[in-house]
Amino acid sequence: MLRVSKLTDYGTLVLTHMAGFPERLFSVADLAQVLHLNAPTISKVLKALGRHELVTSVRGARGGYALARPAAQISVAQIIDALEDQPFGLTECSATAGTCDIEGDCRIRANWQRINTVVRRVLDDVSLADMVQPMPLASEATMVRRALPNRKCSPQ
Amino acid sequence: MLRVSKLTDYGTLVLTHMAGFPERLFSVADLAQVLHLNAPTISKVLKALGRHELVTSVRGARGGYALARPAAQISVAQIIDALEDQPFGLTECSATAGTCDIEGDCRIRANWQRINTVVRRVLDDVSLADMVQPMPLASEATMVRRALPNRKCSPQ
DNA sequence: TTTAAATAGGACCAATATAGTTCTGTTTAA
DNA sequence: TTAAACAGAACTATATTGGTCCTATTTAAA
Repeated sequence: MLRVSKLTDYGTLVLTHMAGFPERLFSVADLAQVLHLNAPTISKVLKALGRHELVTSVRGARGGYALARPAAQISVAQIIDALEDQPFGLTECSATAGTCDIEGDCRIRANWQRINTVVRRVLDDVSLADMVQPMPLASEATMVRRALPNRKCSPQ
Repeated sequence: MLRVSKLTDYGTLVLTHMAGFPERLFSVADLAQVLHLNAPTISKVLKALGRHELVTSVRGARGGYALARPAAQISVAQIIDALEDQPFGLTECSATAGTCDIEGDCRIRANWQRINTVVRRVLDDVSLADMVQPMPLASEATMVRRALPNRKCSPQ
């Protein structure tokens, strides 16, 4: 359905909130209360983000989670990688090899892979810092300019 | 999981095959045999494509399907629109309004919508004609150039 | 006129994937 | 020593999707 999973959605929500207070350590209970989500779900998300080193954790009483690095260095693509369990790709065959018997002479597979690359690149270009505040129009314009060439832009 | 549904995948397969013989009328049975897919599934796909006017159909004996317009005028985004039943969007809240109670003061929703716009634009830019043959490197380069600015490209 | 080939639409079932929960274990501050 | 907190893994329920089937309609050909 061309959707990111709900866990990924929650992940961006949690991380953008944490990005607002980079120093603080957040417990699962804290975040659950503030974000109106169930603690077990948030816990699941943070564990996965921890495994992918997007957050650091402190165990034991008074423990919690914090961003592993500045928000500008965490991309939406990385969040997706951490929270989606299947590898990135718009079609199964373009994400993983050997899933289709006609793969040998399939001409569209390579094209899906190229589409993947471009979409991926878009997602790589959006950082958590971009997600925190309303994206300034300038940066949106940049994204659009990146995706759609301005005709005035020299073809080279 | 950020995947297009299998029906969409089949749809691109079917349409790219049909694009190779723009004049011919294809029956479901024909396509099923050539593409090694089950007829009922192909039928389902073609019916949906017909409803969205990507293919035309001729009923009755000797009937079948044909592309409704040249392959260059059919985009991957249109195929997705025809075959995915949920509206386009990477998150539920960014595709449809009113699905989340904190929508009012949610700051990331608007950003997801902007991401949607860019991804959508990428998919709009790929036509069935592009999918038919191996995308020439030139056009791939264009896609990448569109998504990622060449630094030599004047910022204006 | 009849028959068979073909699409149209919709309902239905089965399989899969996801969301969410729960349990057990480990760590650590108080 | 206790309680707060994370780690990991298993489990269940639900939702979505994939796939099939049935009935109706259309039309060429016999």
